[in-house]
Amino acid sequence: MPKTPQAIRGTQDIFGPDAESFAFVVETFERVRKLYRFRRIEMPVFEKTDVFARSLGETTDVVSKEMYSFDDRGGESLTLRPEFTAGIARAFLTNGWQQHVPLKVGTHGPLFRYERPQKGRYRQFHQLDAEIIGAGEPQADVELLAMADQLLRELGIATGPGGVTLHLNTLGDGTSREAWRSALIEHFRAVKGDLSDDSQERLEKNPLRILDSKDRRDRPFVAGAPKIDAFLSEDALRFFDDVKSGLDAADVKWKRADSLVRGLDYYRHTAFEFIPDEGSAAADALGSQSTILGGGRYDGLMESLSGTATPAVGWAAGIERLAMLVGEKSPEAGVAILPESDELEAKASATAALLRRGGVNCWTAFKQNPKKRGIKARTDGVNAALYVRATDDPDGEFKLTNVSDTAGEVSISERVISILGEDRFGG
RNA sequence: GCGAUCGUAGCUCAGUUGGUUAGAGCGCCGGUUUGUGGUACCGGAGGUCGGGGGUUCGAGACCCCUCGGUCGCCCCA
Repeated sequence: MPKTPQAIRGTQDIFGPDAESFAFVVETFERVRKLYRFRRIEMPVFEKTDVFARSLGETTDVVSKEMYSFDDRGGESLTLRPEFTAGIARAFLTNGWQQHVPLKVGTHGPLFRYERPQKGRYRQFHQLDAEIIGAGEPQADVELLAMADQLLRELGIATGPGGVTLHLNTLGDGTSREAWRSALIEHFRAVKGDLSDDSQERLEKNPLRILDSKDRRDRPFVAGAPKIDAFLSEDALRFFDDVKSGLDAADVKWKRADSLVRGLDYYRHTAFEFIPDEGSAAADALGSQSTILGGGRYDGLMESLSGTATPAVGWAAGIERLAMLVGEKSPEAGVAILPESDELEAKASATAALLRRGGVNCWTAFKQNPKKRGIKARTDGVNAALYVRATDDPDGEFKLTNVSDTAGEVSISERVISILGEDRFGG
């Protein structure tokens, strides 16, 4: 007999507490998204390869080695989306969403990157995504970050010192960024031989990346590297100041991280990541994949897709990584419906249906005696049991038991009794 | 792509310096208990020890290859 096929490497079958945490993250995001009036969009999971190749930059790791690309039956190269932003930009252009500018949108779903899986990193992973398109004002950055900060708080993830901190940087406008980049190349080329192997390679491909190298050998040279601040134009400087003061006014805690860069080519001005503080519980839970939410301003992206220049800013957050931080979610308070004999099965079903229409969370089983059902119901985390008896039972038709005295459970018991009628309950 | 580490029942794991018929808990199935504030009792099914090759009188254990998991590097959410 042939073997059961295996799941694809780096994919996950999420179930149990992990699935509950995942759902909690998504539900919380949806709530906060509406609070900030970001409109929901649904996006295709795949696009023409060009969409990503042109917008992310041919030399980035994502494009050069991590894309899931394939030819369709017509011979066209398609790619499973490795991120949301490029596809959203494409949709913005092809659908003429300029008419809705400034457009605030949010979405979530699976992304695909061909990478070696490890803790907090998968080949199919899931992100939350929020974008503000067509707003070049620093206030847009501030609102977007305030939303991110509130999301984390509502997930129960502490922001600020000892928890998860917003690391903030500016990459300047296009000219500032290029001048800085050249200066960095010059600086590191002079000491190339002393850099780590990885950084020697980065020097050609992505010199900005040397700045956040973890290798000891690079540290002295990183410390002495030119800072972006020295290359910022007056406009870029003012923009960054406005973002910073806006965050302070909104009471969003942040930390300057002048070596924070982004992996993709399209970023300008603001760049940010929420990262757990070293030694925090969150840092332990995440392993070495520590960024839980990251993004920035991408004023150059639309042009790379042959659209008119349109300023935009956005972020994405890893749902799996957030789920690792929210802890176990206990199931909602519920009541087990237990028929006291086989003949009462239909009555028990009817009772459960009645209660559920009244909004009561009911646990049911499909076989086994009441004793075993009761045991199973408790291991499944219900708080109460409703025993269903014959209509003419001298002890009453229903008996409710095992309700503890927390407010939620008491209210369940009250609802059950009021729906079924107090006079039908016996001892 | 590179490195480390681990693969024994559906799940979590034990299995001595290589030595008869590979074990436990949970889960599952059947039964007992006539029932309920803390998960009872009895019984049962279930394993090509990831796969292939090798060493040996003998391999779950040692060696090689391979597939997969986990963690790290690179990179990223």
